[in-house]
Amino acid sequence: MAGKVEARKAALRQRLVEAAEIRIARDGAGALRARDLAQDAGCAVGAIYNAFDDLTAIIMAVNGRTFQKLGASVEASVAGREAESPTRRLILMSNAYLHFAVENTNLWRAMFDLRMAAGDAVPDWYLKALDSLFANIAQPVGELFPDKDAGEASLMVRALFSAVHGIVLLGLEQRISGVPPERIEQMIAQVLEQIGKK
Amino acid sequence: MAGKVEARKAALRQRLVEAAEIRIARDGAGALRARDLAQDAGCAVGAIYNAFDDLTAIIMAVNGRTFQKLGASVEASVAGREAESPTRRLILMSNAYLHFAVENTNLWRAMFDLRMAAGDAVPDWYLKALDSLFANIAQPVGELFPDKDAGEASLMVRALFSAVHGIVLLGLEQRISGVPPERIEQMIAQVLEQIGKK
DNA sequence: CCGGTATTTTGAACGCGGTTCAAGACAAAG
DNA sequence: CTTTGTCTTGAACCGCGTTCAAAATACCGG
Repeated sequence: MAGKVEARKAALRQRLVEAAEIRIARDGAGALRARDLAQDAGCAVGAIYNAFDDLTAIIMAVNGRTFQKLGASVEASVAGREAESPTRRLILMSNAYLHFAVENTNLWRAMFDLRMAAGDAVPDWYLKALDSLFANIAQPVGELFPDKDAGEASLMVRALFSAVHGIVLLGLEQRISGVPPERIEQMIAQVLEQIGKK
Repeated sequence: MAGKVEARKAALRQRLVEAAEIRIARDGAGALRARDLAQDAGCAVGAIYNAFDDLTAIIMAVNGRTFQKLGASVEASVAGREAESPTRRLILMSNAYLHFAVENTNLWRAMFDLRMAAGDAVPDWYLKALDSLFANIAQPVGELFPDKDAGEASLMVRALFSAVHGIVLLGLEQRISGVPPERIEQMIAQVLEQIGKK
């Protein structure tokens, strides 16, 4: 029975990631405990370290799934809406981003909370997922600013993403903005519509 | 010798905050250790808890000072420049914000990293400092959008602050934006100039 | 099917770090 | 000087990520 070990290991990895996802979604990444995780996945604490390097690696795995879902959400928000104005599409994507963050706050936060330990290599899936997210934004931006060269356009794409991210981030943190969540959409629209004007 | 106790306690508080500030600036808030702090301040670990509720309270105290300095930096960047265009003043303030974040990255991060524990009361100085920061932004925004009512203007102020914060935040995190720091100014200018257009 | 070797699983133990607390030191008042 | 209340001390407590030696299990040649 060759490969039985790999199968068990893969199954354990999956159970760990699923359990971690549930716990992070419920209590936040900061509340994730190795012993809880082991119990959820039906293994000993030590076994975790056979499947993953450390807890951070599990959080990274969860973040990968979260990023996938986020990307799909954003992409779906403009699918088949090429007829809408570029500004409108940017707003649609931003609202999708906002709603994803609202409905999956803890998972969404985990993606950004994780300080990359000692600047080691950014995982491959991360860059891929980011690129495809940026590609979605690049389309309307290209239509809005046809005169910009590739470098400027790429900078604008990143700037807009970061700006919307900032509005969502501080918006969800009541203490800073003091803005009720239902107004966040309005903030995004105000900014993006203004940017869309010639 | 009445009041000697209070004096000692106050002195200890000050030494603790100063030591914490140095350590946070050098290594980040996450690397702050009670035992190191006690050694720096020349007291026993236990004494920390006589002066402050917990380490978080010390970080909050440091954050207060950081916020003051940040506010002063931003305010100074437009002092006596009322003649400049509103857009230009927004850019000046944003660049001051960016440079403060670049030069005091760890202290600046500490202000936002600290998840407010269990949604307890936001400290008073926090709201005050935030209001005065927003007041600075409100001025050029008012000039740019004289037609907006107070509510809309206030929302725009918060939106612009959040947007710039987002650009700086992700910009300083190489892994996400993949943008070299010297381009961050350019991103801010692109966005704000676009917003300033009629 | 069996014995031997390699790998995995186990959970007790380690080390670190925030926080507490009983005991000693010290200040203020009588 | 004694008493009383407060401050200070640092060893001890506890939670938590991670390790590791022992036990269990898988794999393989005979």
